[in-house]
Amino acid sequence: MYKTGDAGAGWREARRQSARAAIVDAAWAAVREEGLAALSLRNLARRAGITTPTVYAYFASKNDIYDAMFGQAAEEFSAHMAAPYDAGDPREVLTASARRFVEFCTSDLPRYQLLFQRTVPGFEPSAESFAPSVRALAGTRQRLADNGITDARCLDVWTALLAGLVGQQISNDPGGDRWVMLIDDIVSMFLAYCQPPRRAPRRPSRTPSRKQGAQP
Amino acid sequence: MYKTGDAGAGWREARRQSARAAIVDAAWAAVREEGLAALSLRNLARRAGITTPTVYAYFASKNDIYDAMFGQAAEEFSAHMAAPYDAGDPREVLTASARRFVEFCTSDLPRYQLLFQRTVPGFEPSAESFAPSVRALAGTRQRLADNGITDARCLDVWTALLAGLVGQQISNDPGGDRWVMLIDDIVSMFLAYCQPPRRAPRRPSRTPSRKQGAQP
DNA sequence: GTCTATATCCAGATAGAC
DNA sequence: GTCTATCTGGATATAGAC
Repeated sequence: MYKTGDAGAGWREARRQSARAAIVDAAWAAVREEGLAALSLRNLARRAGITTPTVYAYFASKNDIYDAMFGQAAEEFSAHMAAPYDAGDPREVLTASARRFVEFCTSDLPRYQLLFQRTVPGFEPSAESFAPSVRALAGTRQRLADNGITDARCLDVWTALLAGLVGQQISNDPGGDRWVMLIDDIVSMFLAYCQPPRRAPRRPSRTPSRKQGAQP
Repeated sequence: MYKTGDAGAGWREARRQSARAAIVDAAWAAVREEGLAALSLRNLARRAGITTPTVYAYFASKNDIYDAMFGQAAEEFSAHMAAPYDAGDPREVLTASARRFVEFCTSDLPRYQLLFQRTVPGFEPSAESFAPSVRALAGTRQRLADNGITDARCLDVWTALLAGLVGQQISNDPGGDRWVMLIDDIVSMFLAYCQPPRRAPRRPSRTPSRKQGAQP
């Protein structure tokens, strides 16, 4: 998006990025008070201590601001999910990742709406801003694989489970933990159904031609 | 909301309700083309063949129109879910209800958003408009009870499952069936985890007070 | 009840001086 | 880059004639 080849004037570019960041911060503050779709450039500019036209010196349009917000949120999401898990057991890691996901979504409603619901009228994130989300999904895939689950359908079931958990929590018990406290149960339910049967220790047992057995 | 005691002028009230219905129909047509939050009274009036001020002869405000839409959608939802199930097996009924729910949600996006997401800025449905949804939830509770499931936590798991299914289907594969086709698996997974162990057949075992027939 | 006309407000975006 | 001033357009809602 921004030129990096202009070696001599790097500091200028840095200042510009800093100003952009300040505007995006003001935008987040605005949507947290007024709602995601209610973002107005006037309000945003007032919060940032500048005037409306100045915003256009840094962003081409309102949707361009949404895109910057989306990119930042996606980066946060990726980092939040990819941070080291201290648990060693793959199942505990999976459970912890579910907790992290729910915590991430419920802790910042406009961020959740921007990232996961498509509630802003004419806005579509650019591929660039979307990239971190793709990385995060790859992490999910890996954590499932670590539990012996590689079937694409099981991945879809898993994402549906988490999406539903978050959606219900936010819609029907905002600020509470009515669905959050179901995480352990839901992981158990999911693994009981999707995880290939454990091999009995010390017994090779050679279950043949389980097509599902392609898992590492 | 509307008076029914005025016996002599019932036809007048009927005409009024008919005119209201026409406006609400035009509103649905509008939101299906422009999006739920983008509903404008100008557009709505033009579609209904009237002018903007005339709308205010039938509705007190824009949110009043949303409320009428919500009430109608909730009525449709309740009727859709409560219609007779030809399957006799409680499990098949439960599965069919899940299909109906997903079909209802995915077949009309603005209706889904209005009913289940709270995406319209200042709008909250009135208790009156909300009532049919409560009835529908009672039906869900009954169908789960018919499968031996009465635990409140299991009900929450069930609603989360369906909500997630619908959400993922709409967000990530609109118009497709990537998550829809997981319904059978999800019911199996859910029942395997939440349903109490089956009693052996041919043993009367006297399960008392089956109340399945309560649905109209 | 329905219209024309209008009030009031706010939106996103731009022109041009400095 | 930042401002003042303004353009253009659309929103909800109301006044008042008929």
